[in-house]
Amino acid sequence: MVQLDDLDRAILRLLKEDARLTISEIAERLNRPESTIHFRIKKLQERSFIEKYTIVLGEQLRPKTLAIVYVQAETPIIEDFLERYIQYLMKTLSLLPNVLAVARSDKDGVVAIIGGENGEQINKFVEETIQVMPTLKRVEVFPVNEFVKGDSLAGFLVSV
Amino acid sequence: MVQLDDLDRAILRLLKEDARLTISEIAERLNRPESTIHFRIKKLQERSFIEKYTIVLGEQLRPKTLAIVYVQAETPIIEDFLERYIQYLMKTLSLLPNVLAVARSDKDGVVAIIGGENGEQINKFVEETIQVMPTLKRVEVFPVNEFVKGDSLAGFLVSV
DNA sequence: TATGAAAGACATCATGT
DNA sequence: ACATGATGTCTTTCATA
Repeated sequence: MVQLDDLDRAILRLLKEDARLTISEIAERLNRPESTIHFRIKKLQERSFIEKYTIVLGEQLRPKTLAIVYVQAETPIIEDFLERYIQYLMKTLSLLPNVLAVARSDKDGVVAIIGGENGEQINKFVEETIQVMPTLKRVEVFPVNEFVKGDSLAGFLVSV
Repeated sequence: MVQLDDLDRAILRLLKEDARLTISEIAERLNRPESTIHFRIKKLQERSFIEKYTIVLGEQLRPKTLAIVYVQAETPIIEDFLERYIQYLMKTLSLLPNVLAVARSDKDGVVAIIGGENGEQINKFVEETIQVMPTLKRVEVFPVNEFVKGDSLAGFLVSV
């Protein structure tokens, strides 16, 4: 169950930058034989250190604005109800194409990353889709403007 | 300035699922000649609809827990100070490897996605790294537990 | 822009050090 | 872990429609 050495890490870093690098190019940059690189990548895939190869979509295909939304439900008398309510809320959100990510936050909360044309559209979406739900204790919307790190997050999450 | 047709979209969807699909495989699945697929992909790249090819790292390499942190600064007398303070805060956070993403949130706020071994470690990080900063009006931490959509976000953002 | 065919580049695998 | 070579597959280019 041991981990990665420097060569593995170097390969992963290169592939992260550009997953279309050929084995020969990687071999050249890292001064190793192609067969070694080939072998390492095969192992990295087998051991699921590389989960998948994918593309990041360009700005034209991404929502222009993002927001992070936190929703907290009232804690009801019957605990089981809370569980089912949260599950329903998450499921509902996850089916919407402008909802890029949805996750649970503790027992009684949900966080989501929402995309839209602009801040107003997102606010409207939150008002019309989320605020209308019953028994919510708290709904917070944090606009996401310029990224300093992790830009391209939207290009990774958005669907076509 | 118009955009993608159905074929383009179909190609993008396939590549998003698995960017290592060969042109021949894509051609076969979509019942088009290889040269057409090749041509389309070339165009998609040239026009930056495909921004990059990358890998998603597996669970073993991802932080086990995530949290979303929102930080709001006090609005000072001198506006220019706020600007520089926010910039400094974002820059500082973005240099830390357990900070997966950082973005501005309106004039006076910052949102970040933080990774850690567990919730306590993240809380400790927030207390020791963020709460200690001066002139903060508000700091909120939202734990991120199970994803319903957009899982693999961490595997995309994390660095090796 | 779409296609078919041909040339060249590449990954893959087996074998041996 | 590394080298080499054989094989089949894939990409890329180009001529044509």
